[in-house]
Amino acid sequence: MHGALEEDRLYVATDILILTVRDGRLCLLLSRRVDPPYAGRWALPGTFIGLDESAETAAKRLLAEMLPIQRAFLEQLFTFTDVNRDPRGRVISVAYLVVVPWERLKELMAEKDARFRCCQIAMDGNGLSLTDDWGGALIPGDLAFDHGRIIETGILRLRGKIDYTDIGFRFLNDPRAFSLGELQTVFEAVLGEPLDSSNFRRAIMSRYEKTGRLTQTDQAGRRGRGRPAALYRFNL
Amino acid sequence: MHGALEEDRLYVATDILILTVRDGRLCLLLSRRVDPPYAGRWALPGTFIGLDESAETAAKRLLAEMLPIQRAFLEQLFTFTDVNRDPRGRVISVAYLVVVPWERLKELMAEKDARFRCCQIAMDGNGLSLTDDWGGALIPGDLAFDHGRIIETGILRLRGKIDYTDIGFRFLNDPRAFSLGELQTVFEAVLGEPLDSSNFRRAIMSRYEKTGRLTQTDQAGRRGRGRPAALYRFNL
DNA sequence: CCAAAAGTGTTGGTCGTACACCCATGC
DNA sequence: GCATGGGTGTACGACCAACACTTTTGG
Repeated sequence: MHGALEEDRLYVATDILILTVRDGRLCLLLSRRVDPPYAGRWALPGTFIGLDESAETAAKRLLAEMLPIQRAFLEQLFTFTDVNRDPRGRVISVAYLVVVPWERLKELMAEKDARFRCCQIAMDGNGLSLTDDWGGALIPGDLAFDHGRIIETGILRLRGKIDYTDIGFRFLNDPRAFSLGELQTVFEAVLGEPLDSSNFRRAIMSRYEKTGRLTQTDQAGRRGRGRPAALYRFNL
Repeated sequence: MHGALEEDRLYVATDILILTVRDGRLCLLLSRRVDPPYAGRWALPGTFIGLDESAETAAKRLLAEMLPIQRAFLEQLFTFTDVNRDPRGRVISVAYLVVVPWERLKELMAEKDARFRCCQIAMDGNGLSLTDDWGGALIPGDLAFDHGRIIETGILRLRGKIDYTDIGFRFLNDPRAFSLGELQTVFEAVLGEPLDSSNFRRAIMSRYEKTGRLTQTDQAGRRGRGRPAALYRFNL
């Protein structure tokens, strides 16, 4: 489509930051680039925006091409416009933040194993760190373009919003039957720190129970060793 | 520069939302359009982004062309990309939020009176409302392009950030000598509701005094009738 | 001119809510 | 071992009350 970019033009692309929580770890979907620039390097999935689609439409189109998912959470993250962010020419990127349950993403990972990878991400005072499934560390500076910055921006946004929006529930494999322990695991993975389960339970309940969005089901889960957890249902 | 836009190209512009607090009211700088489309209608100041500048650079350039201000607060707000938002062709807009003290903005308003106007804005459950200096109501739907939506987005962002960033202090005419009453007026204008002065004082103090960013001066202000207020200094 | 009233700034207390931290109990 | 619930101390906002300092008002 854009084999060579013209010099006197400005192009607009979308990159999507697909996040999930797997085994209590915050993870991110990376795609290996096949063409230059940055051939062979890891990058966020991206696409150019067509003349007949909005940035959000383009992001949803790209997501749909990769995942058989409807109704995934998707919101605009930030627009990156540095003049030299793409060696091909002048390309700005409207980045989107996407949240997907791991059970859905797993299906994709099984198929297109070579091109995609789901990396653990962590961020503390020392900055970003990426770890693949076999414990190998990935240098954030090796990512294509300015995608390291995009990822940092996304994690900070996610952490800022998880306490006063329902974005945490979007990570749940089944919002119609989950335990508060699972939900707490999501919050801990996103925030990068352990939480007090007693306070967590009270906070979630006081925020959502009175509105009727969160209701307790009559079932109990038998997932682990200990006492079966009560299962809840959340209306997204 | 862009007398006619080509059909097969995508253009990128910047619109800036310049906010201030005047006489306890949140106000917004609007510019009257002279050329089509929307000739004669009110709009946010905007410009196209050049090939050699980032969106932020373009926004700062536009701001500098209008106001003799350095160091104004400026941050990216949102990127609006609807396909039909501009009748001339495909133009997306990276909107920026700017905060300017009224004393600075007043100087501009005195000069270029005809083209610019400083409107009071309010937003509640019924949506946005705009009022000019003589009490005339301005219909938000009469604004050019999708600028009504941009304004709403900006106010919501501002309200969300005022409690955990220093953005409120950017409205102060003189951050080196202000009373807590003045600061409270800013917060009330932004939030659109009155605050308890006792709690406000405690909250501001506990947040900033220990860090040393907010210090009490030895002066006292003599601005009004009542007891002179203690003056404070904030390090931006 | 002086005293009282009104207006604004400043400090303090109470009460309920929510969170941090710890502990007890059920399965 | 994990889920669930309770209890205590602390921090903060809503609401209220009192006091400090100045201008305005009314004799």
